[in-house]
Amino acid sequence: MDPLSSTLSALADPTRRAIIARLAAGEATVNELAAPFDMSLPAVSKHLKVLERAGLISRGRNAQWRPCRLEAAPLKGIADWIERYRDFWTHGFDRLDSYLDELQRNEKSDHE
Amino acid sequence: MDPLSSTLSALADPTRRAIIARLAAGEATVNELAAPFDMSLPAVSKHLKVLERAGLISRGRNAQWRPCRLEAAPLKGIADWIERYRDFWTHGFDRLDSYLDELQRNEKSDHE
DNA sequence: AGGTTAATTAACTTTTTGGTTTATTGCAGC
DNA sequence: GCTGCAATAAACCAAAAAGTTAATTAACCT
Repeated sequence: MDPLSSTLSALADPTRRAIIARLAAGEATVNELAAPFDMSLPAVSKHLKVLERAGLISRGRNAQWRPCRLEAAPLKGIADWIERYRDFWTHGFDRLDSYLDELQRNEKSDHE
Repeated sequence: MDPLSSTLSALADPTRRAIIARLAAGEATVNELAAPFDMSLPAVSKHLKVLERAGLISRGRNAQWRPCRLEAAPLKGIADWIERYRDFWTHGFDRLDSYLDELQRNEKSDHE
């Protein structure tokens, strides 16, 4: 799966977004991350694996704990992607202008 | 499903993102949207339904055609959501600062 | 060594997703 | 009123997602 798709699908789950929000406040262990949820520990462990495979978190090892840390790059990837569409909600999407902008934009970037 | 989750999961598919990119250039019919893909028409029709249910597109009726139009609100929803994490990739994520910022932020907004 | 805690793995279930093919609806134009 | 084209609906299938419980690994502690 392409990076943007895996980032977006990782973030499409509210549990995982809550984990991300928690990690924005600093590192945390698996049990700490699992505490707020009415869900088994293996379920949270799986969510973490999804986030890790998407590159959104990384994990260290400290004795028997695996502290999780938020990683910036994939979030930036999404921010960059969505930036292309900012015109739509700022200038009340004049379609002809957008079309011309888009043509220009496509000359030097991908179409993802 | 909450709005942010359905928006993100709708966008987690490269075919659907390509459709969005195409619609940024202006309205298009289902057949026009389907043309670039090596995929049956019903498959594209389903993708459009996913986008529509997420509010990312709306559809008019013009004789036998259903022109699709890009809608701004859900995209803005994502941009707003991700904005909270901008500190992570701009100022090289000093974790203590982020933590304090986050605490402030949580006092007046949700946790999604 | 034995027990406890942190976390993952395994095996399994259910639901959702993304695609197919075939059939159906709705409109246009001769 | 047929024929043809745009689009959706129906029925089906395979694979992936999200959860469960039970078992396992790994590290610490006394």
